[in-house]
Amino acid sequence: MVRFMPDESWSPPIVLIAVDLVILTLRSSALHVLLVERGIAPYQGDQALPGGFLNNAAEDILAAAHRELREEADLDAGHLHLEQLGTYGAPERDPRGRIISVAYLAIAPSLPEPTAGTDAASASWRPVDDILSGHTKLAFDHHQILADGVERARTKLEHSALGTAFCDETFTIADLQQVYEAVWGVQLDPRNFYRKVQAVPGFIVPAGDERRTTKGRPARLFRPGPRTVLHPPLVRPDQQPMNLGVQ
Amino acid sequence: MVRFMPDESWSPPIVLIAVDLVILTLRSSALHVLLVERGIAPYQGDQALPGGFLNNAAEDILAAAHRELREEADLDAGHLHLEQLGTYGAPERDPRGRIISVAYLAIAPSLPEPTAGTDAASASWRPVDDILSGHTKLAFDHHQILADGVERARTKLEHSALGTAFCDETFTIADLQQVYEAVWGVQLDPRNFYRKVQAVPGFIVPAGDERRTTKGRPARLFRPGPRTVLHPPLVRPDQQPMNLGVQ
DNA sequence: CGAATAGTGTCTATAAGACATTATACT
DNA sequence: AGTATAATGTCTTATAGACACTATTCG
Repeated sequence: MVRFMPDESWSPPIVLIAVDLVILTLRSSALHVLLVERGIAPYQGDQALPGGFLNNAAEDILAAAHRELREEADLDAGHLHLEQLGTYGAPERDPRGRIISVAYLAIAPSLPEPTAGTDAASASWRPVDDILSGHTKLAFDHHQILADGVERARTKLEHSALGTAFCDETFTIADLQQVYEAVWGVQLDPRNFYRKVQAVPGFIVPAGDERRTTKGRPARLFRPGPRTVLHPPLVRPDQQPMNLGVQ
Repeated sequence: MVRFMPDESWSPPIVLIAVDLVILTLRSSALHVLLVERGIAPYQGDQALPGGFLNNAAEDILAAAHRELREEADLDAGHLHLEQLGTYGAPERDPRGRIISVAYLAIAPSLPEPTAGTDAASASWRPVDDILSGHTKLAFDHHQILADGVERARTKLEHSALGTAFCDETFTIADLQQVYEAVWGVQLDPRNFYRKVQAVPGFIVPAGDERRTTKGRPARLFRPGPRTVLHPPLVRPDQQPMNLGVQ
């Protein structure tokens, strides 16, 4: 039921809305992204981000993202961090016509291989480094979307409590450090990390005096605190001066 | 020419794509946004962000944003900073039907009142504070879009050279300081600001040894430097701890 | 000269990074 | 005891903010 028309002779362009998901997680200390193999043309057989079309004109976009999260990734959408990443709408990005995609960034704690027998049967976790370095080509403009998603995650680690979204419900400070090291791709000093993380009020709170069994001294467990914005931020060390223009 | 269909019985929802612009500038040391008065329903007579529909299925979204910038704001789109802010697509955001809007953030140097006799005749610069404090209601979800745009500008001032986009081609350090004070809504120490700005390599470069005439000592003029990412960042002072949860 | 604005210097509290030390578990 | 990991402490250097001072124009 669309009616409007500033100019009656003008007819609205037909555009389809899609949703694409950059689902990041940590597996064996490396950043991974969930990819699916495309079953139909175009780009049949290629790897692509999970996603799909808006179901109907009444479906909310964020709701569509959650739905795809369930359908394609078989992930419980309930307590997953999900945020809008950007909209990708270059006219030629999809050979089937004008398809504008709203991309979302999702962060998940460590998870097993996607279960077969669901829509996600063709899905698999892939190391982000392999994709971004060009070893695997992605369909459409998904390489760009993934790069933007990873960059967003990197900067959000500095200023928000996003890091805890990679962890389980309770976690040690060493667990959290692994998240930062994997996403940032750097090594951090455990002592200084410990101190800085604790210095941010409300970032993480002790989860009772419980502890975990390993080889050495047990570690205290924490859970995410009430603050989502970090003060002070955890600054990423030595962001290499990348794009200096002409000198 | 849209053909695809994983399921032939399914028909794509009809969705219209719009573009909305948050155009910020500095006028008499206060942050202003460009608003237009709506001439037709819905929200006829209300203030709204400039914007419009995608012209045709072949038009790039960013190109549409530039076109609206010209048509509705009568601004030379050439050398204006323009970046995607987000996509707003709640099903009920527009009573005419399902209209998904891609919002862009534009930063302009100080400009005179919009010229009459153009599409922008109904346009005017309004102080951002007046709008955000609720004194003026905006059409649709434009209040939210504006709030997001201002927040984006605030954080981008810290980490990017966006501040220079508010200034003319050459500017003094005091000019730049006014930008930061207006956008952040704080007072800054001129001496420390001077030192910190100069400490960021490639942020601003001297524009010859030219100077400007005022009452006191002439000020050196600068122009934007080659760097767009600031190292180190200009940290915003005392970001009030806003959302601390329960203690 | 005095007023006004631009630019520089200095001091101090705080934070960041390197690294030593102590604590608590397991075998 | 020996080893492994967790947690805390110390030192040095860099940075942020407060503020005094010098410099250059105009009337």
